[in-house]
Amino acid sequence: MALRFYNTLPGKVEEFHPLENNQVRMYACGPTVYDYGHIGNFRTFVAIDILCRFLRQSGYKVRYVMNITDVDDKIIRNSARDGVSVKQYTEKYEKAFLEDSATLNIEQPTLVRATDHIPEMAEFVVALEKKGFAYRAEDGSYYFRIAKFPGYGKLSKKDFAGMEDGARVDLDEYDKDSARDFALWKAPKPGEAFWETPIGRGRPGWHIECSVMSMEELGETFDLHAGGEDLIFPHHENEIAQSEALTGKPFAHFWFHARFLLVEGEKMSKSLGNFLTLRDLVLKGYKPSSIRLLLASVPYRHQLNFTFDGLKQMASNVDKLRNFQLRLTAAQLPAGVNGEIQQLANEAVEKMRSALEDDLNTAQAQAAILDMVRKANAALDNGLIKKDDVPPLLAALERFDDIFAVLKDDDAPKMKAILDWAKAHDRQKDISQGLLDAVGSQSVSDVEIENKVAAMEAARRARNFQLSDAVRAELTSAGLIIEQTKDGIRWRRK
RNA sequence: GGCGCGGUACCCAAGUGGUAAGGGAGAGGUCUGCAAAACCUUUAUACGUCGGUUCGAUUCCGACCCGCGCCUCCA
Repeated sequence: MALRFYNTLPGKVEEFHPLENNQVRMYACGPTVYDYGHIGNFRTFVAIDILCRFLRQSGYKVRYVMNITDVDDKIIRNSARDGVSVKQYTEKYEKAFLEDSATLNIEQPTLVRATDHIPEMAEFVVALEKKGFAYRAEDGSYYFRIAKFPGYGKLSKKDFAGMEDGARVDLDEYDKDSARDFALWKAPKPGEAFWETPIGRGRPGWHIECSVMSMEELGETFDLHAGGEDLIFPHHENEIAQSEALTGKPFAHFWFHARFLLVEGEKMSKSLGNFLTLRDLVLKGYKPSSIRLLLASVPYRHQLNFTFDGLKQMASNVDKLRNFQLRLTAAQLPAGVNGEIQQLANEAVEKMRSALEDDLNTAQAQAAILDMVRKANAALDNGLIKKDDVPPLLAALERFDDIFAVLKDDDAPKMKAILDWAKAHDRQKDISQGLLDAVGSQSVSDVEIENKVAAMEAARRARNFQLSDAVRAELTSAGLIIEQTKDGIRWRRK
């Protein structure tokens, strides 16, 4: 079996094969850096991250490029409002985006920025104009002539032939040939930021950056183009039109789109007051690993209902996995091997693989590993696991984590960073007790903890339970979890 | 209006033409100085409603109800 996933272009699930045997070239539409990223943005980027990780796990070499849109109307407006340059304005949010992505263990792709490619965009417009696909309007803007590109609408399945122009013409755009024609290049209005280019002053239209940068990085035809579902139209439709008009070749072969999420059953929007950034969630005390697992655990084509209850559930799942890993590595086991356990691990790996190959069914993959963990825990309780059974079980866990990336327990330092950010940005009022608890143990060093734990254990062995419990209480209130097991004391940060 | 997606237990959420993964929560239990962790048992005669196809449908078809998305730069 090979990976199958939904390709928006033909509108069905297809087997994925790259153009060049083992090499995948993929491009994702990244964020417009005008504000802090919200949880919906990250649903998309986690979905694409999972796709990329699974392609690598399946043996492909992946060249993954993502753009940063660092110029658009909103950015120009907001930077002017704040009295800073476009660059100054976007740098802050780009940095935040990269930090947030790292917080969610999203692997960083090769990044390309729109403002670093302005000359190439101007050239692109010139080339389109030569071919008759672009025209200049009176104000110096350039538009793409949709009527000249017969395939227009093939991605979004829209039939523009029968549509009448006129109903929704923007007053600013009276000099377009057709209302549907989209801007390749925008002439500046008075006071607006602009770039000086051979086609005049102005700024790029929204879509052109992706055509220019993806082809520059990946070639005129590449394997995979990804983004949020809202980008299907008009963004990706327009990218296809521009790119294929210019090259006469197919642009991207596979189109991958992640669905929007809901927050507590409702569309996320500022007016509903359920607009959540990653930082908001961490300030409320939720862990990055819980957030990532929740974003990852509903298949990308399903509407994910993002809830606080779901976040708590995911925290349990993460703990279950981490506890199992700790238990397995710490366990003192008899030598030998139990064939059934080997088989259990192999089956889990196989189930995860086939689930992910089937349109990236992350829910099933997660179920497979949790099922294995439950059975292996039971076997551990019953003394049925031998020393040589440990590596395959750990390997299955790692195979899961190659994709889901939640096992490593580094939530506390990540949350600490966001706590510090909040303090520095006048958001003290949003800092929850939960966050303080989660971060609390960061102020205690491992050595200090080890010493306390040893003291507690000594007291316990001396059957001085009063002292032992007192030390436990102290550690607990410092944000630590202490567990006594038959293999010794185990502690971790909350 | 056009195109598309979904409605599964208390909650989240997979899935299949032959009678429902996984997780959470609840209840009971095992283990345990305490506390955890872990495990076991238990919680859908039933998969929005009504028809149809079929030996048999939650799974296919049709209608309807409800929710959601895109259709002017929101991931």
